[in-house]
Amino acid sequence: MEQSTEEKILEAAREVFMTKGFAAARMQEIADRAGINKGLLHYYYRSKNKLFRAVFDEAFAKFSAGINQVFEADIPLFDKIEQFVDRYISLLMRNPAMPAFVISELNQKGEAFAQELLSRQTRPNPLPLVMQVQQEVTAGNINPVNPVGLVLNLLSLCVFPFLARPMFQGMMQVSNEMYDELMQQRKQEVAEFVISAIRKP
Amino acid sequence: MEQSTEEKILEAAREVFMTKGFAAARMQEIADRAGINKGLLHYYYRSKNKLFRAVFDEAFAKFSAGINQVFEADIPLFDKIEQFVDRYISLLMRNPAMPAFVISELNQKGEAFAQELLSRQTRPNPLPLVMQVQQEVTAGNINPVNPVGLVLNLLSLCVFPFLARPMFQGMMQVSNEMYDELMQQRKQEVAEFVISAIRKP
DNA sequence: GTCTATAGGTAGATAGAC
DNA sequence: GTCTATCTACCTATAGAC
Repeated sequence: MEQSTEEKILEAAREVFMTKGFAAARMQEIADRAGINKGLLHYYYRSKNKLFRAVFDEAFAKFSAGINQVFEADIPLFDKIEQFVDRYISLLMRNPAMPAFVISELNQKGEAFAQELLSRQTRPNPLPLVMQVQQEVTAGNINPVNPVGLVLNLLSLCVFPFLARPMFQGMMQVSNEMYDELMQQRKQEVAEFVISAIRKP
Repeated sequence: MEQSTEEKILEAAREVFMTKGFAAARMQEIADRAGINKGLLHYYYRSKNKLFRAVFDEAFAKFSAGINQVFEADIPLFDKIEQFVDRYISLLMRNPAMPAFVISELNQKGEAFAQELLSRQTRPNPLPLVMQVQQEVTAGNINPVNPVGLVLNLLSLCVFPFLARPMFQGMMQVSNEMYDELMQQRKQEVAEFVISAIRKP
């Protein structure tokens, strides 16, 4: 299969930027991985910054779309929680380096960068889920919880294990294969955990 | 109060390394913040790497000590969960940039770095808590849960909000003061959340 | 201990041949 | 479009005066 030069560059840039971060990434390494030279990088993407933005914006859009897809579905709350956990952890298992990448850069690039990203059309929007939780609480169907807090809990439980992977793997002496298996298990465990926390006795 | 040059350097280095990360940090900026010149930095800490390690190791030790202090306490499980959440979120509120710093560098520096850190005397050791959970499960005092998973959940719920702060604040349109207030509330909410998830009906 | 000046190396970006 | 060669800027680290 034929892969265009532009696509080869993007793929190489994804690997390097995601593992090293913007500041530590080297244009030379990206060129090497793509099997071309530095000059050509600048021919397609005029600067390191432009190339970075191409990679980052793509990752951020993927990240956002994955969230919203489930957040906006019109299904009962417990089903939505199950679906969200299952699909989001699956997405993260296919892109394990993405969360650390997005979080690191957002923390380092400062507020203006975050502000600009979140003023886009494709951005994470948890509001539908927050409102659904609010309704269930006032209807008395689930335990009284802070709806925003619950959404934050849900995200925490799904994403954090991928952020803390090196730390946690070292702490618990877990191999790579075992970690993947653990994440697979978590799909069910996390959903059960959250639901049993808010289900009325 | 008199602050030694060495301490001025460390304080400046903490700020710069924690907000920018190792690769983007500049020795010039650290010198400026400390009110000295670059040459003096190298007089006290021979290289950028050495200075970085001084800052990172300190943060990592603080991070670890905060965890272990509660993990090892000899008190009932529910009390331990409450204490852990309260004290750990308090620690993080005093050092909000620490988690992103530690996580980012651990992800970027590669496995060898993580391995070296976790072979130290002062390192996070959740095993006592894991075993305590295991005992409560087999004794039938709480719902059957994966003990390692539960500890991971606990850490996730405490730490993630500090990692995702820029993202979450933007998503939810939350001001700085409101975010602090939200974290304050979470101390209680998270403990309640976890306990009601594992408490027998 | 603290400073200034500079060496030495590297990275992003450009110029120009093919 | 793709390459080689080079420019320019910056950054870490060192040398040496005070």
